[in-house]
Amino acid sequence: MTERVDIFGDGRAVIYQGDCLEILPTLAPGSVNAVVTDPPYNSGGLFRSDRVRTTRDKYQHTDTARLHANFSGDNRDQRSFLAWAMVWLGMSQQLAAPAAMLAMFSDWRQLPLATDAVQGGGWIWRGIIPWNKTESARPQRGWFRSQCEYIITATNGTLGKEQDREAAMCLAGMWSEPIKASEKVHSTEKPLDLMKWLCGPVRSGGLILDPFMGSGTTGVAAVQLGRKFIGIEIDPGYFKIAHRRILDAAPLFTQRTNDP
Amino acid sequence: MTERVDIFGDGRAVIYQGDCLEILPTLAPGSVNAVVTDPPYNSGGLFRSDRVRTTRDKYQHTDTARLHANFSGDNRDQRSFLAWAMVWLGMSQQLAAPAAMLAMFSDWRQLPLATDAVQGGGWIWRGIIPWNKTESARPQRGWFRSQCEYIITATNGTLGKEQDREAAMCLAGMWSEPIKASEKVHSTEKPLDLMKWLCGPVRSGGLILDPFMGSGTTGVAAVQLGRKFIGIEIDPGYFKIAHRRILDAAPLFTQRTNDP
DNA sequence: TGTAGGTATGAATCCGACT
DNA sequence: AAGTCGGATTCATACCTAC
Repeated sequence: MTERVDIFGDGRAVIYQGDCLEILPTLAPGSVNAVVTDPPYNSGGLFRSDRVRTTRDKYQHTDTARLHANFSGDNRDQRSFLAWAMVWLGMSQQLAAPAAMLAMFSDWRQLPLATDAVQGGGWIWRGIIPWNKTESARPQRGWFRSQCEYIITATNGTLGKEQDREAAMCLAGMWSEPIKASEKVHSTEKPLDLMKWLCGPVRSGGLILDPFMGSGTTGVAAVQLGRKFIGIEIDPGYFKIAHRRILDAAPLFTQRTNDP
Repeated sequence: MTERVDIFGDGRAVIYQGDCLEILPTLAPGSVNAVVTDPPYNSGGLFRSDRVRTTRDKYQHTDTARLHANFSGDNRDQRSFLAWAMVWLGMSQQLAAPAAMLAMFSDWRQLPLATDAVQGGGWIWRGIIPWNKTESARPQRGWFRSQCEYIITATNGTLGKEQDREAAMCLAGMWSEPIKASEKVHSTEKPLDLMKWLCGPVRSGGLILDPFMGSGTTGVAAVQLGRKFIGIEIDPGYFKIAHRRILDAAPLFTQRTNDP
């Protein structure tokens, strides 16, 4: 029941439509240099009743014109989020090469569970990077605005030698960029610049995996940087969008090689 | 075995020298409008052998001229940190008025434990504020710099009505300010501007509690903002320093009232 | 082309109404 | 009564429209 597409015909970017829990075990162990992904947070609200609403009802104004499609898998409670995340993180770690990197998004509320899941999945947790959305985040009266999302970083084993990663440069530990609503296709889409920066430590030609591809921004970043990419997306609609966006991301001369 | 000093003689700023676990139960329940504190993080490295070293060894280069005194309480393992933090957070919550605020510092490694302790202590966790130390943090070759500390925010019950807090304004959700090592007295001292900003939601005349006063920056902020302050510090040396700094923080005309 | 002014938006949260 | 539901609200910013 899963579809597989080799976007450029040369294995540079391969995407799967289906559940990552089914697809991850079929991939080659030890082949992945980085997992860069933005899973459903299963968050929102102080109470369970705030979580059972659909993503759109939770996060968008009732009168918003630009309504995004809902996405599945965003209604787990805390225990099952932990169990589920630990499973796909463990599967991903089996695919990871030594010293491979993990970068996983979370909001403030799920951060403790997410770091538990990362470590439970066999990764070595190495830090948190805040993404500062600046004043484009919603304000809250009489309290501090929740204006950051967080990227949990980890490695498969030790950080490794320099040849395992791109140029031993020093990267900043935080990213500031507002949300640009008009450029978004997916309601939780991340800025392309941010994803490219996150892929920084992956060596040229390395393979980047995203088990929750969404509209494919990670794939666009990987292709533009000359890294290989494997993406998985459960929703057929977003799968098609990701396919198109990654195809359009390649420089013209490489696309031409497959032109008739 | 505890010392108590009423700094201005009018109850505006009262400090205790001793263990907060002994002193907190002696204070008046329901009297505190905010707990603003920076407890010992007990973080350390990835392994226990890193944790048994003292704070000075971990965080300072051996040839650093400015050697801070080691502060106590930084050698607990994770489970005992959680138990210990839950106890003083619970005691503090007993002292808190309805809708009182909690702001507690943590580093990235202790964040999950700290949020568990906050909730275990009876507070309602409401967010995380990153403090971006900018490029003053040490860079790391081939990886993302760890340049943020975090402030966990919480309330005692609901956010409450506007009269419980200062001006129903919207506050930012992040703070950027480099560390100025030359101005520091304590090795983990926080910028005064940051502490004053954190005290923003406390209404004028409200009481701010800091069970881990250190060199007393929270007290300086409270006094300068016209809030009342109770501080606790276990180390006699820092207790003296805090006493002096808070005394000097008051505007001249108020100090004169106690001059001979 | 440039500027000014109006409007839509945000990986929320609050709170009243209802079951 | 605890649980559930869904509309109202926050404001800096980006975007759109008018002149």
